[in-house]
Amino acid sequence: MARTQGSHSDITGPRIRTEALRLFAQHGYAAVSMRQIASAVGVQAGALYNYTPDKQSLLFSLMEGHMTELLAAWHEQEAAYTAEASDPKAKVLARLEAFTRFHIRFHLERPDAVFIAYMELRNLSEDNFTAIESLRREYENALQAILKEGVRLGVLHVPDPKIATLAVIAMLNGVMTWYRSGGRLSLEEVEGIYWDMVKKSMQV
Amino acid sequence: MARTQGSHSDITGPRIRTEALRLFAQHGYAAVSMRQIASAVGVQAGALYNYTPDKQSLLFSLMEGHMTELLAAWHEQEAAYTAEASDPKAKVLARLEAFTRFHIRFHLERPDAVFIAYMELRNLSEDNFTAIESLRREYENALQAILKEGVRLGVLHVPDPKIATLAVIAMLNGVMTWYRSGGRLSLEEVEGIYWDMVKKSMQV
DNA sequence: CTTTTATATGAACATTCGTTCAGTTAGGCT
DNA sequence: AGCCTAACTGAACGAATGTTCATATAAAAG
Repeated sequence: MARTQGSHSDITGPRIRTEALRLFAQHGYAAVSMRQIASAVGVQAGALYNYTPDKQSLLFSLMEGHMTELLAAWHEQEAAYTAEASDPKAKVLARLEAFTRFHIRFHLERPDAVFIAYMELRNLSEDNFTAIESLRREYENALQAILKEGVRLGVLHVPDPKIATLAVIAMLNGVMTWYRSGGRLSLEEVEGIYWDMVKKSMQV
Repeated sequence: MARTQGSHSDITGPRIRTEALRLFAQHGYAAVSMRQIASAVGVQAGALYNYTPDKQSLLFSLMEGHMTELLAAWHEQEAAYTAEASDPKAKVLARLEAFTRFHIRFHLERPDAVFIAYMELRNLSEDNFTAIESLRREYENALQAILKEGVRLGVLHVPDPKIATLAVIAMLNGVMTWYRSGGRLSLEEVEGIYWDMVKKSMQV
């Protein structure tokens, strides 16, 4: 009754997600066929439908999973900074730095998922699009809240918090277009360079 | 012999490009069929092949046209700033501001072309990809040259010019994800907000 | 008017697509 | 041993894909 041990492989489900993620990121959702995914997994196309009702649901599930992970990881990260009480002005700057470094680190660890999450929005059905958009907005609001508190405390100069939020995220996302691990710069250095720019762009 | 006046419409060629651009931007290259493009133009699919050898060439032509326009427009814009001789330190800042405002303005005027130009790179054949990449690098070098001169003159603080170039362009590109003409902010205000952030992010 | 030529049609082509499903396989349970 | 059930195959489905081409059309050229 309960799945104690899979009959054949026991890991086909996860592997489908892994291979689909890779192929969607590489060639785009519309350009990848179910047969390509099945072949990468080492299975026939029909077998995929034991794990997903259809192709669209597979895409949505990957995107939703990524966004959920992102939010969970940030909330965990942020908790550490809000726990320790200290000077509010220093704390909001520390939170902004934490967000900057977290965003870069998290996204560089999952280039394929990130690529898909903002590249394949237009291939989602209307309902699925709304759901993902909502998760994205939740993440943006996390940064925007930091900026607004920084303005309130007088430690940040931000003419328009909404625009600044989007500008910062766009800038940080840019790191994915060029960073390759093992390259000229270490992850730590990259984080530092971007944090320097973010910090200064909002200096009072 | 020479095409004096088109037999039927005389504007089918341009209209194919217009509609293909719109559809590619909206649904993605792979998700748009030649029949959809033809239908949008008001013609049968076979007629498209009087204007393009195949679908791939149509995509490449659109991207190449966009990048060429971009470079030509910037070089014309920059010429105005290099002509008038004045204080070099003030001039390099003026050039940076000009680039920032130009980039925002130019890109907001062609959202579809911009979208395609960096979204459909993976759908280009190898040769076509190389060609577009080269044009893109040429544009990036224009900004990088400004930053390097700014560093040389001591008016800009840029730890890594290559990264800063990509970071600025990524940030400016972000404007396209949210700006809608007729919205809360005018184009002039948007330019100002972004220029403020760019300038400060590189302050000495 | 006749000929030429650019332009468009619409049917046809070989493939490929997402998806379904009856049948096979093989391990777990009683 | 015999049954059960989840996993997978392999063939099949109708629909859609990019592209070709013989044919029709109508305006321009002579």
